[in-house]
Amino acid sequence: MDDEEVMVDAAPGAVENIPRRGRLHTQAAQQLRTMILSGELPPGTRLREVQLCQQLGVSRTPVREAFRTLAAEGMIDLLPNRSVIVARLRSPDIGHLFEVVGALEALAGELAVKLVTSEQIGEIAGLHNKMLESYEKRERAAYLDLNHRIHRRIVEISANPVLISTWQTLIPRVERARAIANLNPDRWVAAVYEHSRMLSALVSRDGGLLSQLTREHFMNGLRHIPQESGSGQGT
Amino acid sequence: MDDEEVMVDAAPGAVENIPRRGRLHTQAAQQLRTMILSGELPPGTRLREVQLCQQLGVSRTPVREAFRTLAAEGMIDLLPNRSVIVARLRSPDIGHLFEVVGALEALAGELAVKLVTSEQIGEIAGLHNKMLESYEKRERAAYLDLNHRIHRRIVEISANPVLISTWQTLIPRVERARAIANLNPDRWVAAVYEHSRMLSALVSRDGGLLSQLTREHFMNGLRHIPQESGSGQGT
DNA sequence: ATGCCCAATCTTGTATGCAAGAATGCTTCA
DNA sequence: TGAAGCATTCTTGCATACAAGATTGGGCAT
Repeated sequence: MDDEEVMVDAAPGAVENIPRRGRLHTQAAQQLRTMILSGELPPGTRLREVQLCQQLGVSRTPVREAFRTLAAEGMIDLLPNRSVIVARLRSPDIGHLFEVVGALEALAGELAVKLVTSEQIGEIAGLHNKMLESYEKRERAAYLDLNHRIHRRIVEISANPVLISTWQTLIPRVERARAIANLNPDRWVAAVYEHSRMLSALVSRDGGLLSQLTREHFMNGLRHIPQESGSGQGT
Repeated sequence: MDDEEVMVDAAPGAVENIPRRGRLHTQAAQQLRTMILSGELPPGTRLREVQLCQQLGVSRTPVREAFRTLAAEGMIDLLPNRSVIVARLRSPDIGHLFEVVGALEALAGELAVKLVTSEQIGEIAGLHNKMLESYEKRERAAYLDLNHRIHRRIVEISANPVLISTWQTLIPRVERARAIANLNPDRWVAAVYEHSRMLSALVSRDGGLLSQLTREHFMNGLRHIPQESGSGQGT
């Protein structure tokens, strides 16, 4: 045969440094996830298999398997015999998402207070204080990162693997929504206050209160998500 | 820009009888799910691709894609370069599962009472009465089926697509646990009573009460799951 | 006899070829 | 001129061939 493209193991130019070329479909899924979260592939984008193959330097098989993984995460929509499209993030969906994640984190709070150690409370309090500092300096990115880490830590402490994996599946979309949403000053200060109350509930190990505050925290946050998200001719 | 309507995938369960029911991988996934739920493939079973291909009459490609779907549902475990195995149903995991699904259905109840129509209440009441009949006749399979349909109907009425899809992802494992669990007479009558109370709460549109009853319903059911279900003697 | 190493075989991972269904554009008729 | 039917082309779905990693059994050395 002629000198077609030799082999793919030599890096077509993307991130190919990994000596251990672990499953290509896992790698493809991760790259796609990153591209979607970064906004490189906006919602509604049609993903054609062959195009992505060339872009990622792999064949159609791993790409197709990555599609299944991403579809299970709700990142993309699989249409019967048609193209795959990046899931749209319509504002009603954000509300639905917040309701579900709020319920999950409320459960996490209930479970966590039964298991949390003093060290872990100290750790979360530390994150909380750093978050307050970020708020004082109005460092939005750092604030959001610490915010995320606090929420994640509580979910992890719940020690419920089903809860953790379900939460992890949904949370990229929440982060995506947060990245879009403008944090207006009124909401920001309210969120900080709510977090302080949640920390108090955790310290006093009041699961019912923490659960209720968590749920309210999400519902309050929801009211401040801008109603945009354009292009939605939604239902 | 293209403003094409986003049509959600036309349902895995819409048309089942016609021989050409679309995608082979969907069909393969459904068959595998049934085989696992029925106990034909007990937990820990190694699934070799080629063997399943011959058994299902398809090639390896749709089988591999079905594997991804089932893995996302937690029905099977994908090991790196080794065989796929049917997920073991450890009893702690069942507890974790019930906690999460209980929280989700509690949320569904809260949302449903705000939206449910009189016709839908009548429909659920009808299912409930048929379930009572099945209980009177001790028709276990019919009872479980109606039970499942009632729960599913409430989740659907919540009209939260994120909640619905998350619930659908988790529920096969719940059904599997229910299929394994022996429904002992004491638990059975208690479950029927709990369902009656839940129906009353729905009729009176008391979301808080329905939510609480739903959660308790799951926690009570959990206590009667046999504490062993590993690689046991099966039926 | 036992433990280690190597090779044969099995199984999974990937690529590609082929067929069926869908979208699109063109032609034709009213 | 507009709409409908048809054909071309594109894209997905499926099957199979090939390659790489893993497991296991046997042989050899200590």
